[in-house]
Amino acid sequence: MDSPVNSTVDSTGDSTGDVPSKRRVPQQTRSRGRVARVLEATAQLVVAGGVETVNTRVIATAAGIPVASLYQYFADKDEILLALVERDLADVDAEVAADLAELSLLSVRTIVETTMRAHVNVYRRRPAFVVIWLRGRTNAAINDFCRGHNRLMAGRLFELARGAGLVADPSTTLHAQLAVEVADRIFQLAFEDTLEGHSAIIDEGIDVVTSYLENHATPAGISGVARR
Amino acid sequence: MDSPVNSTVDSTGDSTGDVPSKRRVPQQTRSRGRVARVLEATAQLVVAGGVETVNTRVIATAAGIPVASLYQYFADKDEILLALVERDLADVDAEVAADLAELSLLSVRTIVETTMRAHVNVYRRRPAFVVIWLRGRTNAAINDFCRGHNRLMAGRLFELARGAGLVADPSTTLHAQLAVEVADRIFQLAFEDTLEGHSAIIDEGIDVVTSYLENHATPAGISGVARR
Amino acid sequence: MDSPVNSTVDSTGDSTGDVPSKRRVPQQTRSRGRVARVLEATAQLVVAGGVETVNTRVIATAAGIPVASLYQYFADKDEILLALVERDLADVDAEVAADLAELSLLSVRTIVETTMRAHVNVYRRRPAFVVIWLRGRTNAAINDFCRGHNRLMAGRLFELARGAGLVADPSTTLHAQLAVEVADRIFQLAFEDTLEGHSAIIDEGIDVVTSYLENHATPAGISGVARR
Amino acid sequence: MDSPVNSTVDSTGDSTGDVPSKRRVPQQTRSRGRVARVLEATAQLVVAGGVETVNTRVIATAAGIPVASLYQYFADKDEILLALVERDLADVDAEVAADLAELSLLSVRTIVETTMRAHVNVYRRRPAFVVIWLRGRTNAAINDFCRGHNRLMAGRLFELARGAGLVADPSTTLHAQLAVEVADRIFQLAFEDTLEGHSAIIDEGIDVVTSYLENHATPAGISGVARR
DNA sequence: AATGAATGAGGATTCATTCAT
DNA sequence: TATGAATGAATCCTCATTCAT
Repeated sequence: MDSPVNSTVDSTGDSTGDVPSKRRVPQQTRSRGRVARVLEATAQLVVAGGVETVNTRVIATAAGIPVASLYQYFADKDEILLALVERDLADVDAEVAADLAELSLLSVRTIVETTMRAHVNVYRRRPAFVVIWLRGRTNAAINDFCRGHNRLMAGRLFELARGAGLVADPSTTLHAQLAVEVADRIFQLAFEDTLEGHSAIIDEGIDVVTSYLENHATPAGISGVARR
Repeated sequence: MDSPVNSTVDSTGDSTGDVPSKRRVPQQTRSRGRVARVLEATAQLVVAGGVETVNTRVIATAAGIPVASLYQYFADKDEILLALVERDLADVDAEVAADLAELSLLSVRTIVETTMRAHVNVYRRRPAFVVIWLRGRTNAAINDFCRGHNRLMAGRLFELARGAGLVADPSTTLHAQLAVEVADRIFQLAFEDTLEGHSAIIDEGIDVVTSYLENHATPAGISGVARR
Repeated sequence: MDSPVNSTVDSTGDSTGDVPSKRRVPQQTRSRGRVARVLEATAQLVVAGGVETVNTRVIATAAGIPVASLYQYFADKDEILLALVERDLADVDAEVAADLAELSLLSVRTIVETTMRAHVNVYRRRPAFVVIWLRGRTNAAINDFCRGHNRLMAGRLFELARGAGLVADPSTTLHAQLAVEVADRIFQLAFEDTLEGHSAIIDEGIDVVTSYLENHATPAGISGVARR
Repeated sequence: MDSPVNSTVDSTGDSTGDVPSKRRVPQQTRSRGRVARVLEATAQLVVAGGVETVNTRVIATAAGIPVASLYQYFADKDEILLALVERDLADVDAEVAADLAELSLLSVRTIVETTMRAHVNVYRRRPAFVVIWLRGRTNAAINDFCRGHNRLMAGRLFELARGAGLVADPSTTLHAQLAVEVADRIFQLAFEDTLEGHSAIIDEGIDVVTSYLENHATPAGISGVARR
């Protein structure tokens, strides 16, 4: 994973899927399995009934642990969903990084397409994230986290493109920012009524983002440059 | 208001802001003022504290009526926010229609810019809508309604553009659909932390949408045609 | 109707089915139809959904009149059900009186059987009464009224039997009282899960009551005496 | 308690009065005292004001616990009254079983009298049950439970009598069923306006039931057989 | 570390009834 | 007489979170 796009949002987060977050997180050496079980149970519940149906009792029951024990691994209820989102976004990061690393021709279009398709791949693998972020309207923490992730993603991609000489001079990260947010909305539409994502919308969405960013690209950004 | 873009989403909605909606809402003939007062009070509360802070008690208190009376005008709590959204979207419709009606040069860009700026104008006038729709995470009914409104808006604008010969042949409403949703997300970003809306984001957003739609435009769509 | 058993419980009640009750009952000359309509609507609702599903709104809607108008004809909600019960018990009285009047052989058994079958006949015609009295557990007023009716019924039948020389000397109305209440419970059982009433239970119930009362009968009470 | 009549309706019910019932009632191991306190408080309230006066707030206050805690021990409000009824009926079962066990002469009359007097004894000890079941008009669950109890009681007594050779051949449990229901109504009358129960009515009621059942008895059923 | 037990805080809705017109 | 409009009063239940053990 030596791709230029690989730092995760939360440096404390690793991709084992067992790490919740923030304060008051005790020894988790022993309870790895339980945290993962909680996350998995939550994911299933979310997919089955939407974010509004999950509550501590339901989660604990599904995970097979007492409600009170949830608070051993998570500071509060919101953190559970947040941990799930963090886990899945780490997956997104990994997939994006890996797929971009394989690109031989760097151009605005190839980067956009690769990145967006990488997202779609993960979303199909992680339906809970789709339900939480793309459909559900949940808590502020998740909103902040995902927005922050969008910003990081935009920054990374911008650097990648600029480093490759694809970006016309007066461009700023605001453009990348907007592009990422727009893509996010495209995904929202594409996954609105199916966990598979409508291909037509995704394809068209790639055009939306590409055509916008090409306005800010160098000629090389449009025709592409060979990697390395 | 003789613009081709002027039908409201819900034909029962007028812009007096006095008409709630749907089932089992008996009287509204006599109590005009009270319904408006409830809506106004709710709007203020929403702006002051966000959607999650409004509840029946708070609304009733702010409106100066008993909680039970709310149920004379609205079937349930969700309908109150929905009525607010309907009222404000009717306002959006009116503004968009009026502004488009004044356009002398029709082009993809002028239509996009006029429409988006009309939205911004209303949003500045109706901060509650911004909080509910662009920020808040509310109920399914509102989501459905706003989504439906987006769809209607897309359809109307598409017809306007096509009627003026701006749209290249193979284009469909899907393109308009995406454009509207993208614009919606732009607004979300622009109003994320200010009720005024960041001008830079809005300006850039107009470019995003325009540059995408111009891909599907006729030459006239880009250069523009004189009205009528 | 010159039968010995014919006085109704409430002397103000006639059998047109249009007369509600008690205080604050204004001119009903004009609104005959509406009172009857309310009663009929209530009866249907009760049969359809049980006593607990009827409320003023539902009744008024079903009757096609405003809720407030109910209070023109009935002092309160309970009075509506009570009026229904009164109407149906008047029907019971009439049927019992008529059927007893046709009896040519008076004996404990013929009186019991005739009376109980008369009840069953009316119950089948008046399912609302079955639901209200035999199944539903409603308000105190209805309870009092029906109990009072039972008492009157017991008194009347006792007099009839004693007048015909069927009753052994030390018997009192307590015995008749018990007999009537027991019969009432039999009906409750018989109509518990069908508005037709289980014939087997009714037949057996006639035996229960008869065999008890024959303990207190004269020989003539058992063998019977010719009428008049 | 080796009488043939001793199984309780609900096998989970014991007579400590500490075991509520059914779904989602998590803990009761530790909080014995509180459940009993709730039941006791409810009983007092019921006796003092009738079933319709009890609500969660009143119960909780009387029991000295928060309303929310009620939902630790009972799934909903109805379950509280149901638990009370279950407790008291378990008491009835015990008393009936014990008293029947002491009978040296088994006959229709001794069984009926013993059983009915056992009921009366418990009812005097458990006035809340009288108010709930004999007077009150409560919820469907209680109705079902008590009806079911009547059926069980009838079945048990029928077996006892038949085992002792008291029952004439073509008799079925329907007869026992009716007898029990009739007795139930007698109790209703006897306790209608006093928590002591009118002796005259009870005595007469025993005659009602006995005289009916003796119609279906063997000669031994009438004269009696020595126990064992 | 784990959890049974407890609870504060909150929130939505129903409904019979009244009264001015 | 009729009724649209208004409301006082009441009630059940959920849920995240804490804490003693």
